[in-house]
Amino acid sequence: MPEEKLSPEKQAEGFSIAREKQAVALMEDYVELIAELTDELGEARVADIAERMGVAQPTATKAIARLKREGLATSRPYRGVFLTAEGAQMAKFVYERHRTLVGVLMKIGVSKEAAEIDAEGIEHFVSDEMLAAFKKFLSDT
Amino acid sequence: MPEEKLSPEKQAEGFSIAREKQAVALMEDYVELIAELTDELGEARVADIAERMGVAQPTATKAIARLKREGLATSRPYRGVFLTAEGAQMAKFVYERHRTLVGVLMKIGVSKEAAEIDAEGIEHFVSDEMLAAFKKFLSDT
DNA sequence: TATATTTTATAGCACAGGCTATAATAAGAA
DNA sequence: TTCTTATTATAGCCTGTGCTATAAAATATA
Repeated sequence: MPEEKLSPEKQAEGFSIAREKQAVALMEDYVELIAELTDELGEARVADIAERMGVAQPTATKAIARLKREGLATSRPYRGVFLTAEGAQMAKFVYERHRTLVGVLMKIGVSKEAAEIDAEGIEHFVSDEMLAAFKKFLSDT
Repeated sequence: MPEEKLSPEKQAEGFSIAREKQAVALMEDYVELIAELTDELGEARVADIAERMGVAQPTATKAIARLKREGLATSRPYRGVFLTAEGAQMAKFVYERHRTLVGVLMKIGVSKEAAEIDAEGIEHFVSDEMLAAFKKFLSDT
């Protein structure tokens, strides 16, 4: 049963979509992490963000600048980072999507540890339809 | 049932892994596409590669240069692009991983069309363990 | 309060992937 | 064979993400 081929345009569009999603993937990771740190420690500091992202501190500072530019976070010099309403909403969505993915992966037989890491990688590329199907799969089983 | 938190190091490692995988993701896409074109048309030409990737021709040329640099493909000026043994092996692996993913997604309730696009996005971030679990899920069901 | 330490910001560099414009070559037509 | 057309290569630019080294500000300590 060979899958029928997509048209060149469709195929190109798929790659384009994937590229665009990559652009927001990092922002989602930072937003999610800021929410996490705020929750755990009461505030999200640049140093902690950098440590948990596994990047150098200036890299985190630069990413935060971009978050601010895009209206997802705020911060004043030498103070912690805070999510805007929009950023918080994104964090909530990302968190729930992550939990859904981990749930399905574990149900399929992936260990919790691997599921967490895999979900981290793939979560940014999940379509609404796939997410809906995964939620249904979780609640139906 | 709150998931226990990963240590900062583990979490950072997860992000690092995701970043590294992103670096090979594009190469995988190109390799897969070259195999596809060779199969369909007998050869993979730069113009066709660019069209199907949805990028400008010089972008494809540059990507191909990188494939050559990494020993995945060969080409002579103004001729088609060919995979090396290593490149062909990668193409085969990527193809099978893609089919596995699409199979599982469809089994979970995602439409074929969405499954193809979603698989394209997430396939590069799938761990060996997740892939093995997906294969088992497919054959057990 | 003055000084030391920690934290954040800035400067400057590299690489990858995207683009447009243009040159060079190959392939097809006159 | 010569000329036109299609294809590929090259040049040069922008943006994003990463880095190290260093400056500046805030915090902690003497």
